[in-house]
Amino acid sequence: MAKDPLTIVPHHCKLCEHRQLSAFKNLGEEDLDQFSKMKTCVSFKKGQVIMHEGARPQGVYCLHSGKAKMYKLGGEGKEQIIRFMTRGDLLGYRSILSDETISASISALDDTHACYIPKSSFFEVIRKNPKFSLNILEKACHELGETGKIITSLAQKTVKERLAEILLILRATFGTKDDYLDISLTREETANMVGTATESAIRLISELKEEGLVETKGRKIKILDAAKLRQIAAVYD
Amino acid sequence: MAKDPLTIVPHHCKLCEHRQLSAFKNLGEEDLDQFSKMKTCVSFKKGQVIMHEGARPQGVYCLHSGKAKMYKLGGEGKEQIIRFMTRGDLLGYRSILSDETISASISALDDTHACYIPKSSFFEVIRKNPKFSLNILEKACHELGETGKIITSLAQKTVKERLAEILLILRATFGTKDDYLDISLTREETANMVGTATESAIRLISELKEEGLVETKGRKIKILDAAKLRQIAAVYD
DNA sequence: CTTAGAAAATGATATTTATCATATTTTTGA
DNA sequence: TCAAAAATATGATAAATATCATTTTCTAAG
Repeated sequence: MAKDPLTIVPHHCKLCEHRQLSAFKNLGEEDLDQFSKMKTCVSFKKGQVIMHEGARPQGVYCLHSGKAKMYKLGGEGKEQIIRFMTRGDLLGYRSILSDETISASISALDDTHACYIPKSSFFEVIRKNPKFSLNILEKACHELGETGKIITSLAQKTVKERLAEILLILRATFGTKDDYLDISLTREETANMVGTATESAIRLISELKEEGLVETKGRKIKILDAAKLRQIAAVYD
Repeated sequence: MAKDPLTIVPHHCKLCEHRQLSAFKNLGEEDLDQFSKMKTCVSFKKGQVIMHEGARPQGVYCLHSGKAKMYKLGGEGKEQIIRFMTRGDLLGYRSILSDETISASISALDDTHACYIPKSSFFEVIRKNPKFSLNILEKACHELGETGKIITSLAQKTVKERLAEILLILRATFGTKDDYLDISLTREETANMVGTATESAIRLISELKEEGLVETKGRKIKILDAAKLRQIAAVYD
């Protein structure tokens, strides 16, 4: 049974255990008060869409627990996963700050809890506190660097190289001590990250298994040889 | 012969004719004074590298005239062009704001003039004036939306669809009244945007010519049927 | 202008990847 | 717990794209 969100999401941002990971990291009491006063807690069931491509959000979500995927729908309705979001991540800030419609949907991969902060409070603090702007700028600019890498991979690497790369990215974010990936993805979702057909992703995961680089038990994936994966992915950084 | 940069790049940002296009658009006299005091004018010859992937820039450039390409080098040293920059564009802000090394090189496609603004002045105004932060946030967030589109195209569209899409993007930025693209790219560079082999790009441009959608004279490309290109690119927005 | 070097064009072929078909296994919800 | 549905796995084949080779055309330096 799911816990009452009020028991796991603190009423006040200053009590939030994920604050240091988030864009709220070095804010003063005053700003945190303002957010806390206006925020509401929201829950999403696994699979539920949190933000819809094309919509205009009236606020942002700060993810507290659970995982989410950000994806765009291509011509044939195929999902392209752009990235994953986890605790501390801010959802929807991009479209609010560029005054555009939402460019990529976000849906929950788990049962998820988040805080909703209305646009007005968000902008008020942005205008008032340069630190907050800088935090968001930092995150946006980092993301921009990551998307550049993804573009280059998609354009130049083979499917197998990209698969290896994606597994390493997942490991960096969701890897446990014993090198399991703590995220449950269907093969189709994996394919939708790599940018390939589901069957191709399946086939190549099988290959990696035969080569002893990964192990799978249903949807759980264990990384057995990250060094070799890195070599395949041709990641040198 | 190139004009003296000092005669074309004004000494003071408030006199710059491209200011409204740039992140400096709605700044007050005081901030513009500060930038103007610290900026220096720089010129780059066609082909010259303005920013090097992997470096740490000590400031940003504001492009005044000329065109530039931003690109990453893939495993085999192949360029992947991420985007083009033109007057008013700010170069290098990403790595400065995320405190990372430069993620993509930028080189001049033309003889180019720009203003160099040291990191310290840049940060000073960012900290002082939320409007400036917001302008940059707006640009970064817009870019982030664009990169999402590129990722989805690369992952899901055919080479021909992507080529058509790229031609339309070039048209939006560099199209003249009579639908020429005012940018001189080799077929290799075109291929490096589309994410394909040079020969494939050449072949598909030939196809588009046969189909009467474009016309080429050397490196000059004229768009004859944008509607049909849009149909091929399957762009519905 | 001229001309060497680079780029563009194009054919032939190889390789990679997608698609279609089908069997097997795993999930999920009643 | 169990059955239906969904997901995974894998083979066979088709389609897309890259690579290699060669000729033609363009471009830019002298």
